[in-house]
Amino acid sequence: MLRFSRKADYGILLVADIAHSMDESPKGVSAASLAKKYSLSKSFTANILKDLSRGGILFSTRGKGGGYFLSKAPDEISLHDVVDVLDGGVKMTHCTPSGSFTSAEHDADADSGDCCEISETCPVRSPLQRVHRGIQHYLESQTFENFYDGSLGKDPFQVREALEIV
Amino acid sequence: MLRFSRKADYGILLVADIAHSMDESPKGVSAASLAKKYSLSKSFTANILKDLSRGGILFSTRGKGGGYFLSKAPDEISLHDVVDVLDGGVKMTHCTPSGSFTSAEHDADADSGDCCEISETCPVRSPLQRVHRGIQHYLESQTFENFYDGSLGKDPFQVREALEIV
DNA sequence: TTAATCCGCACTAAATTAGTGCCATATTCT
DNA sequence: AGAATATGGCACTAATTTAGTGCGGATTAA
Ligand code: SF4
Ligand code: SF4
Repeated sequence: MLRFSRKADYGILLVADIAHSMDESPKGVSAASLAKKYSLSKSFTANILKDLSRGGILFSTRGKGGGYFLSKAPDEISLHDVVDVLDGGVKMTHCTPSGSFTSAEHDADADSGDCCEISETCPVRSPLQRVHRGIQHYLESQTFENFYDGSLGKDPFQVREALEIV
Repeated sequence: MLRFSRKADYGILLVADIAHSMDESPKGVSAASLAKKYSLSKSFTANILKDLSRGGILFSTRGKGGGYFLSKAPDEISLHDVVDVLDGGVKMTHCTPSGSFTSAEHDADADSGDCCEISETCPVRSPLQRVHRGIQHYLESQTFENFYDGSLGKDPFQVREALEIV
């Protein structure tokens, strides 16, 4: 099934929330408060935030009153960045060379790129690379500017109806 | 890591090959010949083809001289169709309702759609649904018309250079 | 009848994802 | 100084998914 991992999914949620919070007040957001707000396990939440921090998407301050902040403007952070850090990047085919810079950790398969033995003669390799780039660019185009749906939490039915989610 | 499974990846290759073969002669293509042509395991290849057949993308004839055919014109079959059958579809988030029709088999989680407890109040749900639809539509737009790179196998270097794959 | 070919299912192994926990370190407040 | 609040790093286990194999049965053409 083609999907974001939960880590990436929640990571997007957390980044979006922090972006939204910083919009209202320039205070850091703690892992504990986010976990509580979204009913997530504290350790899982903390892990995701730590990864995002190591990946350069967030930065943090410790101690009382500390927490996480965006390290760039919301429109400078894309879904691709988050997926890259939390999910090991986008590599639609198995012969896709390690793109962009794909933060360490997941780079165990950095063996020159092609893991598929038939890549030299594969007749769909280049069409699929085009598809790979299409998806990658699409995710890069989706930034955290206006990614937080502030209208939710007010009147779920009305909102969902307006968005045609039914 | 966001990627096609090997099954989907090879499935795309196989469908593309069959589309290309039917273009040249209207004969069926056997699992054995495809496995040999691409140095794949016969049983794995056969399994993928069987799934594609059950999923309505291919149809088959048995017995000597039999094999697989496309069941629609190449431009009527999209990558999304293949991914749907072989990979259980595209559901970028965990709260994505079962889209299109997502062929049985993988439909174990058909419990009304949302598997994420916070979906009612999630502020990124609808933006992410939009992303989901973006990717889904993109894959639907990629059909098997001209998806077979016939120029490969002739002069790998020249071809790859032309396609800017380096 | 024999050989080619798909069909359906059941099974195992490997890899990835998901999730937890502990202790160290930094910062702030009293 | 000491307590309370936070993140940082690491190591670990469990659950799920992907990957891949195998066999006996049905169908068809020569
Ligand atoms: S070479 Fe062809 S089959 Fe192998 S991974 Fe690349 S695209 Fe897929
Ligand atoms: S509700 Fe929000 S967090 Fe949960 S799966 Fe949907 S988008 Fe992701």
